[in-house]
Amino acid sequence: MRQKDTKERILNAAEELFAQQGYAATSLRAITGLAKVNLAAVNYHFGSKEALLAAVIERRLLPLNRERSARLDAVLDDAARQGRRPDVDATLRAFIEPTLAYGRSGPGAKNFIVLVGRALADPDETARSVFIHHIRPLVIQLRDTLCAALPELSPELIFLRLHFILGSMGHALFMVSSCQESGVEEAHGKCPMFPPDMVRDVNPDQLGEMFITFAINGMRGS
Amino acid sequence: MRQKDTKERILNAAEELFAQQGYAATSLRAITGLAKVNLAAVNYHFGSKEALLAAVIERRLLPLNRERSARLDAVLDDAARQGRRPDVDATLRAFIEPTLAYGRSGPGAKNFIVLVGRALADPDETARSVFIHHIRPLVIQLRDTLCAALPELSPELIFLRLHFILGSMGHALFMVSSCQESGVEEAHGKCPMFPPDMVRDVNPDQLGEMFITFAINGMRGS
DNA sequence: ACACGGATCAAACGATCGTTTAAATCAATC
DNA sequence: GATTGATTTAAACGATCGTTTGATCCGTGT
Repeated sequence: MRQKDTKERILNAAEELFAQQGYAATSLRAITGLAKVNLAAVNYHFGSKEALLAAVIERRLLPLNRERSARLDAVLDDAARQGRRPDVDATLRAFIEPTLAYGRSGPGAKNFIVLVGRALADPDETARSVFIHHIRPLVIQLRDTLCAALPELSPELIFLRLHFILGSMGHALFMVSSCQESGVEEAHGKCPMFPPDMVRDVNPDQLGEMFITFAINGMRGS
Repeated sequence: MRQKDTKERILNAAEELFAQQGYAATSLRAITGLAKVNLAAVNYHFGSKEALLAAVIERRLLPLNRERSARLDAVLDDAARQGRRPDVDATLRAFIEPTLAYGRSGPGAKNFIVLVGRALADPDETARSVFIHHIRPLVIQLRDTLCAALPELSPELIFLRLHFILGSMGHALFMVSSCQESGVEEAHGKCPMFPPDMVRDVNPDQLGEMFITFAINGMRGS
């Protein structure tokens, strides 16, 4: 093989452009141009544009989901070993914290997290279904753990509130990555509902903590 | 004029398809085919595809925003007349309730609400900026009212929590319209994270109330 | 009856899309 | 060093995109 990293170069470029422009609006020519590979390399290595999207998602989502699933298992085990119910705080943190941390594990991972944040609302049927197919078992596991943590709430209410959290999490992930990594004026262009003087002052750690607090309060209810 | 409702037929068809497939993935030929008008009618009456999107958004968003703004004004006025601070519940309801109610004012309005729900996360720069341009003043007004209602919280925290709420609201609006109006199996196809037996049991009014409760709890914080 | 002008129409424009083809190129094998 | 198989390359495919054109239709005012 002439360049053994062709597949990875394509994956990285596709990840970045899919996150920035969405699946439908990103052309293979833009991807191969950024990756500095031949146009036909995408279909040679991945088969199709849709399969490339699946590869982009799977490369990072499978390890991330393994970590989140393991942390959810640990929450259940700790609770069982101590003869109590799992608590909401630990359960939601097991799901949210690895996601936020993953975005800081590298510049490519940051792009991926934006992609994840938008996936649930992506207008493109293909992009959404590929993502949901991989995230569904984890959401079921998260729902079951939350039901064990909050037996006084109906499973239907818990599931709805979980969806509200997922929606705000997608938006939060989008905000973090699109408003942090660029300069103030550029961030204000991407996210113009922020007052310009605020974009600079938020750091990802604070935002993550604030979101977890928000999610816990929304899930516990009143 | 041969058919004086050509513009409205185009607007309705565009509204439906933009909501279902997103802006980038919807072709003018699909729109004019659904509207049963000539392809060139779009550019003749609106000028461009982007101007058509703006017209679709403005047709319904301007009246909706006027109503939401008036209700926010009323919340502030009532509080001032009674010499107290506005309360969080009334403030958030002034923003959320007209939005949910608007989706039930007609079949076209329902499509529009899906469009609004996705607009904040739409990967297409054009669609997002057109929407944000119209919603921005209202979000500022909503933030200011919330700051008056919660002086013990910092404006930055309030604004972040407001964004979390907007994110979950977009997702909630998407769920309501895409999971309700169709049959169980079709809804499960569009929103496959729902257990099939749950899709049928949620009605829009309950979901609206549950979302408002979620938003209030998330905003008040602990 | 006639001309004017807004509205609709079929047809084509150039551009770009995802995909395919076939030749060229390289690394590894015998 | 020739051969084989995997990889890269330039070029083209048919399809679809948003937009434009110029002819045609038809209600309206004189």
